[in-house]
Formats: sequence, structure tokens, C-alpha cells
Amino acid sequence: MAEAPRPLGESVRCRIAPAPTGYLHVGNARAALYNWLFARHSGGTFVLRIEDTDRVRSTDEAIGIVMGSLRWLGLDWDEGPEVGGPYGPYRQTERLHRYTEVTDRFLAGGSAYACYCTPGELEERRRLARARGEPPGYDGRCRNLSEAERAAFEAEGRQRAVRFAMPEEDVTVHDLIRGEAHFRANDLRDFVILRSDGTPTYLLAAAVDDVQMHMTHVIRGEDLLPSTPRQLKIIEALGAEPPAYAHLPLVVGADRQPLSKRHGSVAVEWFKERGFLPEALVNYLALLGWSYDETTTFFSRDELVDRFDLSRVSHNPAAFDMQKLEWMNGHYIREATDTRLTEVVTEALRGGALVPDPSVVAAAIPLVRERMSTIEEGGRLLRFLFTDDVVPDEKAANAISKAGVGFLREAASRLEAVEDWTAEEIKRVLILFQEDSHMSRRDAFAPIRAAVTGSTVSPPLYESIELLGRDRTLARLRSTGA
RNA sequence: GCCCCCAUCGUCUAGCGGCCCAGGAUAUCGCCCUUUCAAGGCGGAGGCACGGGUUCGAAUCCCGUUGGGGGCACCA
Repeated sequence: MAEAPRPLGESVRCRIAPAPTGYLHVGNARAALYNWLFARHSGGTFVLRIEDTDRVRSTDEAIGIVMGSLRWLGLDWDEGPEVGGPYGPYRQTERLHRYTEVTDRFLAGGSAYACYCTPGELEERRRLARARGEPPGYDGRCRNLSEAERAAFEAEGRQRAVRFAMPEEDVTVHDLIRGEAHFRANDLRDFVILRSDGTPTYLLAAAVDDVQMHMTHVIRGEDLLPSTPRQLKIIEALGAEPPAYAHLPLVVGADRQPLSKRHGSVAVEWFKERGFLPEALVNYLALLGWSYDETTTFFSRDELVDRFDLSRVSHNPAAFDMQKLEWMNGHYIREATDTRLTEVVTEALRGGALVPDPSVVAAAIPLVRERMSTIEEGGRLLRFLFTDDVVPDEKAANAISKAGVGFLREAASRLEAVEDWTAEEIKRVLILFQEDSHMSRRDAFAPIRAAVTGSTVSPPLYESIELLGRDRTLARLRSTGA
């Protein structure tokens, strides 16, 4: 039996159920976003559940990082750790007794059975099956053990795991995004639901929790599609109605391989540290596998909530495009307020071991906001203002040596005479100097910029010099190349 | 090997039988602007994987091939 649709009128409940791996993977972040949007769009409930069954790496710290990232993205949960809710606890390690209760019930009712095969034996049999070209799934050896056989295994001191006895029937999964997927009974082998150490596997824990937490929709990665028939059968054995399922296409790297650490950037925390704005990441992620119409690219959070719809989720794996994210981030930076940019850029500079004067940063923001696609980049552009350790890079050094030390000295003398140290006055004097030098503006300013900022790339010259101040500007012009 | 999913510019996508000799965004190239770099403006190049059907008509429907992804664990 395939699952029946949920009764109409029931309010939506969906969830994100990350394993606390120590960071929030962008793929999970996107799944979280889609669930959150779906819940908010329908006025439903968004639940956070931590799937930490038996993992060593499941520490409070790791869970804290995941929650911090979700909050940074603005994905608040209505039920879950720290906020509570009627169906808690929301951490699987605190729900273990529920899984063993269910397992006992299955054991008693014949939906599951004890399996005494050791991991070594299983692996060997899998290998052989594969070699024979047969499906490598469990062969059902312990499914119908006699009392005597069981006693013998027990006497041997063998560990006991519990396996779910899959009904011998085909299963159809109704997916909200993909339609129907059919699975043949023969391909659905019995699987472990309770490990020999008494902890549940994902298949059991997720299914039990989804039922007990009254989830109406399960929106998750496509990698879980093949496990859905198993969960459907567990839920059926539970005597419950299954939720509706929607499997999202996976997020892959530029090489079409699953997005992993090899690609450099998979953790939401990485984007945060690197200077991406949460609204940019949210907007980008929303469009990575979903679209609204032919042309709309920018969506405010409210617009996303208003327009999000599972039927417009794409079916194919989406490659994460860092350049497009950076472009989008630049767009949001250009739209951000001066105060906010001052704050985050100041923070970024501090992170670079500098001691920025926030008022100087504030004055410099208009100079760099169009020149940075990340906050980190803004910090790099303004570095010369907050340290005197400015060593010209290769291109800058070339520009300087081409013009000669005398040229810089002369520029310093001209600037020294500026009475009113404003960009306007500095501009007037520098242009005069450039004209006298019979050089193009480009050629004349290059060495000055190089000496003052240490780079051939910088914010506009006059304003940069104004912000740097007379003394430091003259000092740099006079010491460079000497 | 077996099972499942998928297939439009490099990338993300629009397209759900005629509006498409395929639209947008990004990336890329050129021009303009310009004190560098950006931003911005204008323009260019670039795609329906292939083969069969169905149809008056196919990017759109069906089948196959190829390709990509996922799964087949006492991971989640």
C-alpha cells in the first residue's frame, strides 16, 4: 500500500534534521531554507531535530554551531532545542527509549527479528554476492531462525542486532517534486533498525520521530529517496499515516561531484567568516534548485516566503557557483546601510589583527562598497589605513621604480603645501602636479597610489589620501624606494 | 553488478505541443565611463546529449541509447 495523502486542513509541520557534524553544510542549509520557506509560506510549523544517534562527534558544541548557523541565516525554528515544543525532546540521543519501545513492539508483532550475523560475516557475504552479480543487500539468513538456532547463537555470546522484516511487496513513493518512484520488493532487503549496542539506525529513528512529531511533510535531499520505501514500511508497521515526501536535487561542485570539503567551501560558517551576508546566501541558495519566473533574481525574505512553492523546485542536481554567489553578495553589500557595513568591515579588520578606528572605517565605506564582493575583500582594500606596515607588492614596486624616487619626493612636497587637507584640495594639487609632470593622469597617479597604499589597486586616490592623513601620506611618499 | 532519480548556453535556470531559428542571470569577450580596481551602461559569442517514434506541428509527449547523480552499511 502506498501512503494516502494527509488529510486536508491539517496544518503543515516540517523539519530540518541535521546530524551535528560540527558545521552546517550548505546543502543542508538549503534543505533547511526550503523547509523553513515551506512552513512559513503555509503558516505551518518548522521543527529542528538533531539526529545524533550514537555519533561520537555529537557534542553540545557541534550542535551549537549548527544552531548558530541556522540563526545567522534567519531560519528560526518553532520547535526544537532551546525553544522546546510539545513533541520533545528534539535530540535523538534523548529519545532512545522510544526507539527501543518501538523495536520491542516490532519484535513481538513479527515486524522485526533478531539478527546474529557479525559485521565480518555480513561483509564477506556482501562481497560474495557482489562477485556473483547479485544484489549485495542482506540475505535474510536470520529471518526465520528456529528457537534452537537462536539459543545456540545466544550461547555463543553473539551480539544481537534487530532487523526490520520488509513485507514482500512492491512500494510506490509519491514524491511531491518528482511524482511516483517504484521499488520492487526483491530490491528492498531487511535492514538493521537497532544496532547491537541498542542504538537505533537513521532509518528507524527518523521514521519514528517523524510520526511522533506529527510531521506532515518531509523535505530532504534526493540521496534519501531510496531509503523512503523502508521508512514507509516502518511507518506502516507503526500503524501511522506517513508524511508527504519531497526530495530535493543534490547540490554538487563545479566538477559535478557531491559538494564536499574538497571544493573548499561547504560550511555555512565559512561563508560567514569570509564576509558573506546572510541575505545573499539565502537568496542564492533559494535560487539553487528553485525559481519563481523567467526573470526575477532578487528576492527579499518576505518575497521568498510569499512565492516559494515546491512545484517549482528543479529536478536536477545543481552545481554550486561561487562566482555567482560573490556577485550576489556584492549586490547586497551595495544595498546595505553604511552603519551595517561599518560594523562588519570593522570586525573583519579586527579579525586581520588590525586596530581600526570605526569612524575612519565609516568614512571609507562609500569608497569601497562598490569595490567589494565580500566583506573580507573590503577589509583588504582598507588595510593601508590601519597599518604603516605597507610594503608595495610587485606591480606597485614596478610602478614606483618606473617613476623614480624623485617623482614621489616632489609629489610629497606639493602635498605638503596643501592647506586644507580635503579630497578636493588634494585633487587640485595632484592634478596640477600631474600636468606639470607631462605624464598622463594614469601614469602619474600609479606610483603615488602604489607608495601610499602599497598596491596598484585601491579606493579612489584623493579620498584615500585624505583619510590617511597628511603626516602618514608624506611619510610614505618620502620613505618609499629610499 | 542491481535499483532509483535526472538530462535546455561553462554554471543556475525560464519553457509544461504552435507565442522559441529558445528568454533571464552569472561567468566570458568588446565598447563606453574612468586616477587604479570596481560599480554602471551598451553590444557580442554561447545551449534544447543522441537515435527512433507520436503529431499538421516537439525543447516540450512516448521508447531506446549515452551521460550524470544517488542508493544497495550495525553512516546519516
